[in-house]
Amino acid sequence: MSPQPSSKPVKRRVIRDADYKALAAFRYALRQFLVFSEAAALAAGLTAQQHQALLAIKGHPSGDQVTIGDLAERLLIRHNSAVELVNRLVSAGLVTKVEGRQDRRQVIVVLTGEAEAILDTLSASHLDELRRSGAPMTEIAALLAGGV
Amino acid sequence: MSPQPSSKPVKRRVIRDADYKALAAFRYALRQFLVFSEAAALAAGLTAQQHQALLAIKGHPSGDQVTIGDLAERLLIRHNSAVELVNRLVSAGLVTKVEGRQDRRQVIVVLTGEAEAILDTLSASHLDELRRSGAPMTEIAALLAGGV
DNA sequence: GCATTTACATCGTATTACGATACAATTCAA
DNA sequence: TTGAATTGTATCGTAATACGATGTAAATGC
Repeated sequence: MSPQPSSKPVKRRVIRDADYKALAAFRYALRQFLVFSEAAALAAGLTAQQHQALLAIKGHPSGDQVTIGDLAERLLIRHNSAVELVNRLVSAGLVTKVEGRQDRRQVIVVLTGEAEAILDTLSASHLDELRRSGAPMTEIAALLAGGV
Repeated sequence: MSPQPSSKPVKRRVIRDADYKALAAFRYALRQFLVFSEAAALAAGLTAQQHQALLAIKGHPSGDQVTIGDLAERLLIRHNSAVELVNRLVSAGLVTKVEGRQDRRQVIVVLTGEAEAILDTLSASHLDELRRSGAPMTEIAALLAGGV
């Protein structure tokens, strides 16, 4: 009679109106952040993808020596997309390609001074933005993840 | 002489390696969520945008009566993009357009039964996903927003 | 009632990630 | 060591889609 038998991990859960609203609000917060980020990047003369590529390189867990493959993995795009993205970055003077030392097939992507400078500025504004209005996103996500 | 004079809200903050890593990790978590979401949508026969449009309609703050303009606002896209998106949804049998009652210029976007069903399934899997692996994103965002 | 504004529609364009394919360097095995 | 398999990057045509510019109809304001 109970509407929710607890025999095994219930896959089918009831989605209530509040759930839809929370999910929608979360998406809205996400989009707001992404729009802010894209606008900041464009104002700095970069596309959103270019900015994120620079950040992925600079902030790569393995410290340095980021290859095209590493970048693709970190941005969750295909290898060939990363190649194209990096080529655009090279054209923009934001990175240089360096032949790998141990493995000559690899291409290490290195930030130029200009890229470092721009990324520094963008990172500052992003930290500000997250401090200023990152709360809603975080809260909603936490709420959703918490499972109320 | 102090490197950080505190005369007024300091715009220029020092970005450390840990900051870049945290920002990059946050982006990575975001992208992971978006990739999960897109895959789930595609598996359900929708594009990511279509899914998010349905959610934006269903979870709109104003309850019901969501117009094309409302949708654009909520998805942070232009009106004309919303028109095109809705047309694609109509073609897919996921929504119907209804002429506004008070204002005959307006077009109310209404979910079909099929859309409701798909959205229900997708919302369940998204809630699961957020519960399962929403933590990293939330934690990093909170950390960044917290200002360490 | 007419100008202005608002809401939606249409169309051509540009960006970009992708699949398919290719090629060079490395690794592995016999 | 040679050749097959694998790995890392590159190239190219394609498709999807958001956008700006522009247009049209309904509503609003004076």
